[in-house]
Amino acid sequence: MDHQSGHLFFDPSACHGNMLFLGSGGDSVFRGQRTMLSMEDHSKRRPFFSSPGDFYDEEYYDEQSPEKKRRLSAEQVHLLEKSFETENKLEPERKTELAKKLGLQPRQVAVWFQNRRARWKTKQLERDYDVLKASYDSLRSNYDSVVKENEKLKSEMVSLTEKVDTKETTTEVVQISGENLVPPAEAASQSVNVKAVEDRLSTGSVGSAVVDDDSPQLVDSGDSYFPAAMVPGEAMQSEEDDGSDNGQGYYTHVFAEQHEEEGEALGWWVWS
DNA sequence: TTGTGTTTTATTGCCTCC
DNA sequence: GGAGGCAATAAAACACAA
Repeated sequence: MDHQSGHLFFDPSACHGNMLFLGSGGDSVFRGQRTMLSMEDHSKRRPFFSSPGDFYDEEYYDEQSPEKKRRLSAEQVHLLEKSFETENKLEPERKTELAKKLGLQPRQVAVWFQNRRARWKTKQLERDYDVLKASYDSLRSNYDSVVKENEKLKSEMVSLTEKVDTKETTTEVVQISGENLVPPAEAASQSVNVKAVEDRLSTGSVGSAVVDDDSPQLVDSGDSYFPAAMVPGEAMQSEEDDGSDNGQGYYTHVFAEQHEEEGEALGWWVWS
């Protein structure tokens, strides 16, 4: 038994089709192909599987017992893979042609394609999962940054408020003592500004905030607090100009791009 | 060598399409 | 109703650690 090569039958000239035994019962087993083998063919063809009573070439099989599954040779798999890359569905003509070329039964070629499609689908699911996970991780990381930034701003606000309160007390003391170092109007203005920012931060309201020109510039193209570099929806926003996407656009976009690339690479994939 | 996990080949049954 | 696709599954072949 040749386990390494394990591919005793790949010799198109010597084995035109090699499966007489395709199992029994079932509505999809033969699908008309069994009838393709005439009695005449049986006498010429090397069986791939051979049921106990069937003819098979002892020389060909050596000591290999019949009814054993055998793997396709590297060359056969290579050709099948190439064909699969071109087109993952198999039209009858191509199936027949491939089968001839490889010295296999058309049914074997069809089965190989079917299994290959299943494998591809599994891989694709894994890839999709990876893409989704990467997106999630990225969004999560952005979110964490924003939460941190928010905390930082809040604590800055607290210290600023404390400073202002101290200043107001000092001003009052100075006014009382007759030395007006800060004009009352300006002092009032500072107080209002700080309070406004405080309100804004604590309530999350963005519409009416009045922030000093010197304050950290936040991206506020409408209603977002995200600094430009960390706006998670930057990619999403661009494609939902009409705002009708309900946040699904990003993933659709990511997948569309990914599948487009893969579709191009493989030349046949149709994302449904 | 052997036990075990993974991959590949093949079957079965159901579904859809023409 | 037949042909072909797919999901689930069986089983042989293979890989590999102990």
